[in-house]
Amino acid sequence: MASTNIKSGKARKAHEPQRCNGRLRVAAILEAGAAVIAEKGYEAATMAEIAARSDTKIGSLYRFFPNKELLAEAMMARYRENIDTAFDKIDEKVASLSIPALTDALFAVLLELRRAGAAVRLMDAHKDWSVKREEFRGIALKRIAKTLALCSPALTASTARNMAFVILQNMKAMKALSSMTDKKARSGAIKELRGMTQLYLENRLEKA
Amino acid sequence: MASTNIKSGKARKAHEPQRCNGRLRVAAILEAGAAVIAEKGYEAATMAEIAARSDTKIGSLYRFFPNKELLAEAMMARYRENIDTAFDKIDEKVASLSIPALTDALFAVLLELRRAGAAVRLMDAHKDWSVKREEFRGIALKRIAKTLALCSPALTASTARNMAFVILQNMKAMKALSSMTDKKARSGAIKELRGMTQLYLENRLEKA
Amino acid sequence: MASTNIKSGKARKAHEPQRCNGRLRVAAILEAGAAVIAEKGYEAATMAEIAARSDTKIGSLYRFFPNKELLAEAMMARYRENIDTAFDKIDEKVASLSIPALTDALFAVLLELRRAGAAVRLMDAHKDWSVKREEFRGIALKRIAKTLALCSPALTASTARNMAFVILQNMKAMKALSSMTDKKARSGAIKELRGMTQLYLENRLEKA
Amino acid sequence: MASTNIKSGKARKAHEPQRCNGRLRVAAILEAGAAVIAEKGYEAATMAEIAARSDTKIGSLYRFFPNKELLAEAMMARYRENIDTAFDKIDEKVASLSIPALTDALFAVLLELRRAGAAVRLMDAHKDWSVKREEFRGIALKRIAKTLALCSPALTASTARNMAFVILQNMKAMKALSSMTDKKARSGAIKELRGMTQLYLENRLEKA
DNA sequence: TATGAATGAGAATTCATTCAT
DNA sequence: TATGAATGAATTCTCATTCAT
Repeated sequence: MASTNIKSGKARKAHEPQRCNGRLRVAAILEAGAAVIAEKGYEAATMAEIAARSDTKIGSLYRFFPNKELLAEAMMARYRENIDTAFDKIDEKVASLSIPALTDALFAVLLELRRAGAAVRLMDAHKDWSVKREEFRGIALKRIAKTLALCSPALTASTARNMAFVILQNMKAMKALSSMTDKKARSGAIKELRGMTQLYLENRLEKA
Repeated sequence: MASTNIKSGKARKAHEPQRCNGRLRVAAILEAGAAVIAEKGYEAATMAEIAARSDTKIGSLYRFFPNKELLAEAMMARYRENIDTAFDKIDEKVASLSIPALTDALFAVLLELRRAGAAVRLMDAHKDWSVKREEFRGIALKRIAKTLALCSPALTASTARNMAFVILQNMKAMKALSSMTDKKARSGAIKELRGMTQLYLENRLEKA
Repeated sequence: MASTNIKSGKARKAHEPQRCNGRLRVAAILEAGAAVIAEKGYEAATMAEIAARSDTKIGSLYRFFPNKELLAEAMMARYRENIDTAFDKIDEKVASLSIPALTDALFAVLLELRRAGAAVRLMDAHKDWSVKREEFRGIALKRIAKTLALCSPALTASTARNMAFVILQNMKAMKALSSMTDKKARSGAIKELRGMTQLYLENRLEKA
Repeated sequence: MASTNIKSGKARKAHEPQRCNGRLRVAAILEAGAAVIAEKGYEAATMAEIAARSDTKIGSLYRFFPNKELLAEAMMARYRENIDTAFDKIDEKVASLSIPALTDALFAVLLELRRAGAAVRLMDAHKDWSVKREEFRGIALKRIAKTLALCSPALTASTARNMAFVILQNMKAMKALSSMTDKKARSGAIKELRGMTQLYLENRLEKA
């Protein structure tokens, strides 16, 4: 499987639909793509299944997303926007947020993001991937770091960034945990994860 | 799947080599397989590349591991053993271990395990996979829970198990972090992760 | 042997072509497949050769017939239909048929059936095969038995069925004989076979 | 699958064992080979399975039979001998045999021949095969024709040969029928087949 | 523009056969 | 001589992507 089949010079871009119908279609494809990738991972997800689940014909799918990678990129781009708005909201009221509330807010970012499962899978993959995907991780880290800095202005930029790594891990873990099937184990584990994160934030932010 | 080439239900098993040379070969294949899977993930890893990297001819590879899944299983089985011995060692001296030492010991399990990157990737995949792989996660969780229980006997079985989820996540995160390329970011992030874990363990174990 | 390629239980079906061209393609594939299987048998026939002979690219072949077994099934299904219509025709006029005419009519069923050679080879293979193939033999037997019963209503159901076995053997033998290369030997042998069959039918049907 | 992998000039022959042990081994291999081929056909039968079933190591198997085709040839040669002795016995007493007795005697040739199932499968295969296999059919036909001629000396050589085709078909049919699983259907069908053959022989031989 | 048939490189897997030990 | 590991061409099957209609 040629992981990166991006043909030579053709710097293709995901087609942007002019008509309203097109937007819906794109949304459906993105949704379906996210679902399939979340379930099976990028490699095992097939364009055919994504087309089928979004009730789109394969030809149309390729009209909007000239290749699989570009579809993944578009997904990431959309997540990025969502992440941005989510953090914007947090940042607005961050001053007034208690640590537990901050923790919940952070977890909510991924939790409430439809299909963030795909984002998590995509984030943890290769290095030799398209810049766009790698970018996503970077954006997420920056936004987390920024929020932390807002909480506690004394934080060094590098410390905030380092903490962001940890927080991002926890957010991803929370997402993963939240899709566990065993209900009891899930809620117990979630409580622990939340507890740990609060503990950590309290400890690191109060100093500031 | 062939989807389908589904010949008769030959429940094949990974072939155990008779001759010394065979053992070396198997080890080389496992090593290469782990490397390739750690890099690209299970789906994107090809048997051909694993063969090439282990300097094995494709036919020989299949002699030892009749299919890709069985190769993954064998890898997991080996990890499982390593995990077991690692935890056995920790458990021996767990009483005398300070929390920071315990934290380091836990992280060391995956960190010192060659190619644990593959294990982590394999662990986070589908549910409809071979039991063996799923088993691995279960084993890891049990061993962590057991160690935690040894540290603080008052811990409920279920609490220990819930904590184990969190600790396993941190162990995986540590493994992931340790393969980051940016040195500064890496060491800083690692410090934070370790810090958080210690904090968490101190808080949850001292009560006991 | 894809022991294994046993992907998720995708119960694939032979794809039915929407466009006219597709129908032609399918027909060509079936034709080529029948020819190759008739020549070499199921196992020795390769999908690549079938593709080449039907001037189809391998990918297209698999589009219509997701695997070799399904191709065989489709062939059998088509034979089955042909068999059915052929027997329907015989049954219509069976009352007015002399034994020699009946004999010829029966032989004609396989003889006039294009590529029945493949059917014969497919029929005589394993038991652990797809139901569809096994079915075919059953259908043929039933139809023969039915025709015999029509000829001589006094025949027990079980006797008719037993006779059907014998007649089917003779039909297959006739098909085999008809593809012999040595002309003289062929026509002589065919005469004997026809003679034997007539003799048999006269003997068994006149009693009734 | 290279159907005829017989490498270039090397006109290899099946190795004839010097020691007694070797003879037993060869017999075991032939037996196992016949069983496997009878079950699955020539193509699907694997040398590995034949080795395993005859409790022979693959290396040893190849010592005795340098390739698969030669193994098949050896099997056919052995059948040929058996056929010869069987017919010699029949021919001795043929003058005194009633038609029913002759019929039974003919059927007995294949029926009593261990693993004749393999012979039948081998006989019905390609034309482009090794001469040896094709030969077998010829031998069988000749012997049957000879026996028929003995029964009724007035028979033309060519008539006898033509009849032989039919008789051979019936013998093969009998062999096939005798391995049916459904007991009732089997015995009924066998009775019909025997009946037909007797009828045929009576009709064709009494004239003479 | 929408559709789905066509393409073919590439992946998994098998097995006859060889040969070093 | 006996063994079983090694070999690699051949085979089945998949799927991203293109393009004629």
